[in-house]
Amino acid sequence: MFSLAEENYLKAIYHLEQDTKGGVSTNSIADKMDTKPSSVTDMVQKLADKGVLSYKKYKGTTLTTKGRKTAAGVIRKHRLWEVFLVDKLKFHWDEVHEIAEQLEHIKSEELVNRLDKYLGHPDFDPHGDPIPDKNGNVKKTEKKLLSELTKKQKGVCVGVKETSSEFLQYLDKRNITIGTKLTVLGKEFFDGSMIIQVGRDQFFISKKTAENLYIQTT
Amino acid sequence: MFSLAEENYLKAIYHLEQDTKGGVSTNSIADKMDTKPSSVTDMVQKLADKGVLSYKKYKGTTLTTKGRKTAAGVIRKHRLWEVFLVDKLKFHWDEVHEIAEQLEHIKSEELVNRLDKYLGHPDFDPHGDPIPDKNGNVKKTEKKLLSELTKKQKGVCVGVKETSSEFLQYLDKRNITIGTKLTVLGKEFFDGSMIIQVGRDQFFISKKTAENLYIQTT
DNA sequence: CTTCATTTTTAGACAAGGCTAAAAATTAAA
DNA sequence: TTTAATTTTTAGCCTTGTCTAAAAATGAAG
Ligand SMILES: [Mn+2]
Ligand SMILES: [Mn+2]
Ligand SMILES: [Mn+2]
Ligand SMILES: [Mn+2]
Repeated sequence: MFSLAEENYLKAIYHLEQDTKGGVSTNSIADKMDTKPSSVTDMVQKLADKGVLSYKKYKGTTLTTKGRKTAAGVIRKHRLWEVFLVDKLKFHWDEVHEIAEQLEHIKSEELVNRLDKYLGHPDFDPHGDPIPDKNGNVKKTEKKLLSELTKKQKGVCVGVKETSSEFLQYLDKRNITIGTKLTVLGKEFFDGSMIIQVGRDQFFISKKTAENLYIQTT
Repeated sequence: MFSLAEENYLKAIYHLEQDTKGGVSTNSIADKMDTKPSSVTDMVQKLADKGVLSYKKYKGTTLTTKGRKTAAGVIRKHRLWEVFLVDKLKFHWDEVHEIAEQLEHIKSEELVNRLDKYLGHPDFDPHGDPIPDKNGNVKKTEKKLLSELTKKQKGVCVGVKETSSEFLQYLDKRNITIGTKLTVLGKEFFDGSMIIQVGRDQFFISKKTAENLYIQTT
């Protein structure tokens, strides 16, 4: 039905739509996919013909219901495979993304269903991201960026925005992972840095770090 | 290193080399890959440039050590994934080949190693085919086609040559699977058909079937 | 040793996806 | 509102892997 390249475009546009009001711009897609705007224009026109997105020259693009569902299907597979890699094969959470980028394109409805069952129908992947259901629906949870919290607020880490190895390994060093409880002890107005408490430890967190940790306040 | 198409060519040539004396012909590759001879010539020339096979115009091709090792690596992945699908995801042995055709191209050394370990370092896939080790070595076992056996010989089914769904489902109906013990009760000279005993049942087996079952005589 | 069928290779074309350079629209600035 | 900067599209080219049609080599038969 859809080629590997097409699936990657749909996935990128799906993610971009999340934090964009209105259509997704050609350049933003090119940025995210690490490709050239001219290539994006070509592909977007092809995908419009296929009915998975709507496109008007010079205005952005928007996924159709069909497009959104297709993208969600790919993301579902990506996240299920990540769970498999971490839970079953004992990969570390910073090692699985690249492999899942490949596995997400394996075509077999039956495989996905069995994998889902085998993993115990997980709701979240190893980075705290929700796994879409068979119909492409994602139940979104209440979560804020750590940077949005104020002094004395408590919460539990439920996800990461950045998923680079460097960032995840940095979190490991600080013993922060999905499920970690923490408290904001102080916040520096000047540079957005914070002092947080994790278990018995307290330490300094840069603004950048705080902007990449999702917290559910408690 | 190698594209999906290249890997598939290497795999096909590897298999063809098994039952061919001398080089593998262009047409035989085209047949196996369901493609045109002209396409094969193109690809084979490219692969020769890459040093994975030797090729002289109008003579067949032969894999180099490097080519054989690469092919074995792909086959190793194919068979490990088949074991995963059957042992862990409870697929039936006639359902896994197509999916493994996709999974065999996933590129990650680490993934293969962990999968191998997770599966308990299996020696054979669900169809009785040996799984090459990390270095591409296959330890070959003594096995004959059922059609080579003569009256009164006993043996155990250790593999299938054909792996089509139809054939495997036919075997299921007869309660024949890897590990099944059987005895040749009679063999018809005229058409190569046989009467065999499996457990308490005895039944008729066509020549075609007998030529697609591997037996280890006991 | 010719001749003819078969096998294999070459030549030329095409679709998918990508890129560069240049043109056209849009948006921001003056 | 005219100009300038930015964004987006178009035009043309490239690579991979495929195909068809035609040419060339090989091998079998007479
Ligand atoms: Mn990921
Ligand atoms: Mn993830
Ligand atoms: Mn198989
Ligand atoms: Mn197999």
